[in-house]
This record gives sequence, C-alpha cells and structure tokens, in this order.
Amino acid sequence: MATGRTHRPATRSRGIPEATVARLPLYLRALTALSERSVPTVSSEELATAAGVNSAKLRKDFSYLGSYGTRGVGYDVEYLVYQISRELGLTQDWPVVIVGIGNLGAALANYGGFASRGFRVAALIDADPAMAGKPVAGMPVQHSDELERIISDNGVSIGVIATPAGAAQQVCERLVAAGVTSILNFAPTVLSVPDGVDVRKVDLSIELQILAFHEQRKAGEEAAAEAALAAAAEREGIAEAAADGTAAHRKGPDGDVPAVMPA
Amino acid sequence: MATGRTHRPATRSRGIPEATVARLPLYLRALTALSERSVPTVSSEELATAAGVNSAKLRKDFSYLGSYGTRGVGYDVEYLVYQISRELGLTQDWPVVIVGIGNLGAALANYGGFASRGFRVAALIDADPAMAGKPVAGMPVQHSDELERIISDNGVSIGVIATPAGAAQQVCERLVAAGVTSILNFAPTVLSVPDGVDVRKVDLSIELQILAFHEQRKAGEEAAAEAALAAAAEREGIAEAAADGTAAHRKGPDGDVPAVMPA
DNA sequence: ATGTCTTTGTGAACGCGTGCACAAAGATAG
DNA sequence: CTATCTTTGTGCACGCGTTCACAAAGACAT
Repeated sequence: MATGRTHRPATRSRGIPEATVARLPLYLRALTALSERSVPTVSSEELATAAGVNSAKLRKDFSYLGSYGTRGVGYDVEYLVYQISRELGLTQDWPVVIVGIGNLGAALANYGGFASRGFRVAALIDADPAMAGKPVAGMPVQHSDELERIISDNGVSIGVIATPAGAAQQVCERLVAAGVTSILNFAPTVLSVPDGVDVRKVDLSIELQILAFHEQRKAGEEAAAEAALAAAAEREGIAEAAADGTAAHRKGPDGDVPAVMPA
Repeated sequence: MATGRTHRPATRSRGIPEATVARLPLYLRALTALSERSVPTVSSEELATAAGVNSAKLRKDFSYLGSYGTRGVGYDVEYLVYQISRELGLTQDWPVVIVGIGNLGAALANYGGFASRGFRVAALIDADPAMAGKPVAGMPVQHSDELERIISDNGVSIGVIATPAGAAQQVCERLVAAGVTSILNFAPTVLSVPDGVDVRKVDLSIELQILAFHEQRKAGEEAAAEAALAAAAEREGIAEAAADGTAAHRKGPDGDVPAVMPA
C-alpha cells in the first residue's frame, strides 16, 4: 500500500517494523476512546479486540516500543496514549498544506480527524484563480503561485495532493523543491520523488477494484459449490470417484471446464 | 491495511496471492494509459516502471494469471487489459451505494474513477431528511429509510460507508442484512461483520500519522547526524574517544541529552 | 536452418510478519 | 511469606511475499 518506489529498502526504522508503525494509529484511536471513558487500564486482549487485531500481535507491537505493561494487570491507558503519541511524533505540531481544493480537497479540509491529532491545516491551495479567496472550512483558498512562500513561511513538511492526476507530478515536484519531505497522494498517479521523500498513496478506485475481485470470487465459489453439488448428485452409483477436492474441478457431464471461471 | 478482522485467514483466492490482487489495478491503470496512446506491446520493464514496481515482481504477478507474454517481445497491451479486467471482475457491472453524503460522500459521488471501471453509483443515501431529494453529482440523495429497498431492487453487493464514526457500525449491519457482501469503509471505526463479508478500510488520518512518524524519524536522524558531526569536531585532540556510535549519544558540553529523542 | 539476441517465466533463497505457546513477572488472597 | 492466578513479553516455527538469477522460448537476421 505504501507508495510508488519510496520507503527505504525494508524500513525497520529504529527497530520498529513498518507493519507495527501502521498499526500504532489504530491502537491510539482505541486508547483515546478508552481514555475518554476514563478507563484506567486495559488488557492486551481487550485493546486488541477494540483495535480489530490479534492480542499476540498487539503485545509484540508494544514490545518494540518498550515494556509499558504490568503483568497481571495490563496497560495504563493514559501512559500508553502518551508513549504512542510520542513515538508517532504527534506531540508536536505538524503544519500541512492541501493542494487541489475540489470536492475531495474540500472534504479533507473539513475532515476533523486531521486537526484532532497534531495536524494543523496551514493552507489550502488551488491553481484555479477563481477559487482564490473563497473560504473553505473557514479558511481562504490561496492561489498556487503562493505555494513556495506558504511552505517556507510555515515550515511545512507534509503535503497533501488532491489534484487531478494530470497535475499531481508537477505539484509534487514543486512541493519537494520547496522543502516538503512527506506526501499523501490522493491523485491516481505514480509519483516519482527523490530519495528521502516519503509518499503514501490513497486510491479510492483501487480499493473498489480489490473488493470487486473478491466479490466476483464469492460469486464464482457459490457457482462452484452448486456445480459440485450437482455433480455429486449425478455421481451416485459411481463409487470409485476420487475422494479429494479435485473432483470439483473435473466435474460436469463432459469436457473439463473449470467451475470457477472460463479460461 | 486491509480491514478490521476480515479477509479469510490467508486468502490465496484461487492461487492468486492477495498482494498480487492489490497490484492488478495498478497495472491496469498503466496499461489503460498505454492503450489510449495506441501502444501495441510493452516489456515487463517498461510496464513495471509505469506502475511503480519492480519488473521481477510484475512478471511473477502475471505468471499467476497465466502466460500472456511473448518472450523477446513483451506483453500485448490490449490483451492484457482484457485479461486483468476479467480477473478483477470489471467486465461486469457493479452497482454501488454510497451511504453518508457529507463532504466526503459528495466527493466520492463526484469521483470519476468509480464510474470509469465497471462501477455504477446506484444510489446516494443519507440519514438527514433535509438532504433527501437534493441533487449531488446529478443524482438525488435518498433517505436511509429506503436503504433496504434500494439494495434489493438494484442487486447491490458493494457498499461505501462515508458516515460519521458513530453511525458506521449500524449502517454496516443494515447493509449486510440487506445483502451487501463487500464494504469500503471511510469511517474511522473498526467494523465487525459476519464471515463472508469483506471490509476494506481507508483512513485518512492514519495515513497522515504514519507520515508523521517517518517525518519525525528523519528529523531525528538529521539531529543525530549533526550531533555526530559536532561530536567529531569536538573530539579532535581527544584521541581515545570511543569509536562507535554511542559517542553521538553522550555528546554535548554537559548533560547527556540523547540526540534522537528524550526517553 | 542456424545462430544471436531479447525478454519472459520460474525455481530457489531469503527476510519479514504472524501466531502459538510458554516462562517470567507481578498482583492478590490467605 | 507462600500459593495461586492473571497477564505480559518473547522465543520459535511457519508461511507469504520479494528478489535474484537463469534457463527456456521465441523473434529476427543471415
């Protein structure tokens, strides 16, 4: 999921595996919810279910951060919130710019999840002069001519690209040249960036396509199951049929059409 | 990245690894671009760079689909587009509902990438009665009372949840009960679903937090490098200083502030 | 037909991530 | 203080995914 050829070889950043880093925000969210309910401690089991992972995995993840639990009791919620926040770098303020204020960019600007965790939208930038000055999420949109100045004035190191695909690479280059070293890309393009710049990609249509694949497979399996049933029904009297799963494949009255999908 | 406890144990769907499936849409996009430029064939090398992956990986991925290339020449673009589309199930029409027409839902409804590939937005659904009838992306928003009817009338099997976190689980349950078996979740919650239902999650703030982690680490490394340099400069004359990296930690005029991060 | 050159397809090795299962650690009760 | 019970932290094994490196396959020239 990460990016198009970014992320150093096999990033084990400082002993913390990439897969673990990707789960820390999940734990943090679950912990924050517990904290708001004033729950003092949680067991790995409870927290794991709340975060939607397996408890062994959670414990191993935490073991990379240090030993913050108490055996026989569990983890101190507040303390863990602090440790994870610090590890993720959320105890400091991250100014962020959003480039491309179309439907998606506006949605992002309004998204509460950003501001809630150390992220501050420093500016909204769009190439359309007609957008300039328009307020979006209580903040005036600025023209992309200002991009370099905004980034340097605010010390922005994280940029969000929500432009059309055609503009993304160019915007990316300007961001990087101006000093941005982390990019969250919503445009459906592979960005190429110099070493040292991180890119993460969020692609809506890709996610849907993956779902479609599984959906299709489910439909196919159903059909296969039905076919297997039919074949089984038809087979009575033929005792020496192969007992293993291959029976489902070489099924049917004639031919060897695989039940799953036409080749 | 996938979901909150969905996806069967280690889904090797029909010999096609999950990781490969996740890349197919990438290849498809690159191939479509080539197709539009009427390029007849591509080598694995060219296509790999276009898709932002390594060519060996690409070839192995394609090998799971069958042998669609010609040695010494490469892959036929059109043929490959067709094969991948078919494998992903994009040759058929997938009606989709979007639930929760806030900023994000509207952005999704307007997102061209959906319609372009077999996906058809069958309905926009929102719980707010004031939204009902309002046109978004040229389509009237319908009230959530209609949810079950819409799904069954249109044979919808894929649902997109773009509601606030609090409503997501309930919406999810209604979708599943009505027959939806694949869900794309944009709400920042762990959805729990029965077996046989696929959930994929897209979480904007999580991606940002992962970036923040790497950003912080970069800053830390820079600081460490500077500290090491400073230490080296300061060390001239003191020949017996420890030669290993620990020098960077016990640095500075006084105190022992670790250069990387306060423990 | 033969040889050369290009590019695919894949066997094999390696490394990361996951999950099991258990020993160590601490709480708690008697 | 001892015993018991809970829950963490982790060694270990296994499987998936990635990458290398090369043989097989075909195109193309002669």
